[in-house]
Amino acid sequence: MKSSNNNDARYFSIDKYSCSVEATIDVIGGKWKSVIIYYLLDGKKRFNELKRLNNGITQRMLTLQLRELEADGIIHREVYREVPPKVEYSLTEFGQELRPLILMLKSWGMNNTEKVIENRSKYTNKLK
Amino acid sequence: MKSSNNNDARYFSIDKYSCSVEATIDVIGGKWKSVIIYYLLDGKKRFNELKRLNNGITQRMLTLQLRELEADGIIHREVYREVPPKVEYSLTEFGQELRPLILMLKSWGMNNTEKVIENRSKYTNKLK
DNA sequence: ATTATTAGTATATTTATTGATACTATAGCA
DNA sequence: TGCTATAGTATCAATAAATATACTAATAAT
Repeated sequence: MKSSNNNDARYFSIDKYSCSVEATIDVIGGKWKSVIIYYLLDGKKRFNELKRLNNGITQRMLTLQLRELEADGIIHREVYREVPPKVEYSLTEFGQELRPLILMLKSWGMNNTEKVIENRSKYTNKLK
Repeated sequence: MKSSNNNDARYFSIDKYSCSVEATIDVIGGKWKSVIIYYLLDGKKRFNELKRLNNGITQRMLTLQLRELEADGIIHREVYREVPPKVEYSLTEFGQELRPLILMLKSWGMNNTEKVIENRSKYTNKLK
């Protein structure tokens, strides 16, 4: 889940995992990646389209996250040599294999967020 | 995915999500949570047991993550008033609902980590 | 001539996460 | 008497993630 631009560090770190759950989290974890992948499930998107969809993400963060996903082979970056620039991002075949996982993240969230909010507020009150 | 000890902040932040994928990530994301939940899938565990299983986690981090999972209603904390102290952590019924998701994280990692490592090293070489 | 647009990069700064180390209480054991 | 074990807490330092802001090039529209 590093957002460094030192790809060597990422490369050497992934195989030190003791549990493969960690490896998956390294690929889709962090604040933005799984949401970016979610929006790419229904087809290619341009940079600013993704920026609008991921409410509040900065250009810098979006660029960093997209580069990491690209490095991992999850997304493809297609550059059109036009002015103004046009770059399209899409899931690779490998990235498509994340579909069931991302959809499960989505549906768990839809079904259980209310309950989590409720639990958190109870816990907070108990502490008082 | 905050690890602050300001529970109000967590409470107020979760419902600002534009996509429910974000909400799920907030519950199971971060470096340790999903792995902790994974180890709890096969039954209750004591604090130091979890510490040994989560290779390299510090006591402080383990405590913080467990408290957040408890606040969200994912795990139950059972304190035995003994000396030396004994505390057992287990999944709640609500936490059990994460089982399919965690198992999918596990299997995706098992099936695809090799490929990710390969992709990362190719990408790194391409940059040179 | 000015302004808007796109997909970024560069730089600096703030905030969050993670880690290292030392410390606690009390019972049991040698 | 001193050592071990457990489940932490407290404090401080280091690292990583996230944000804010300004900047770029080239064209097309106003």
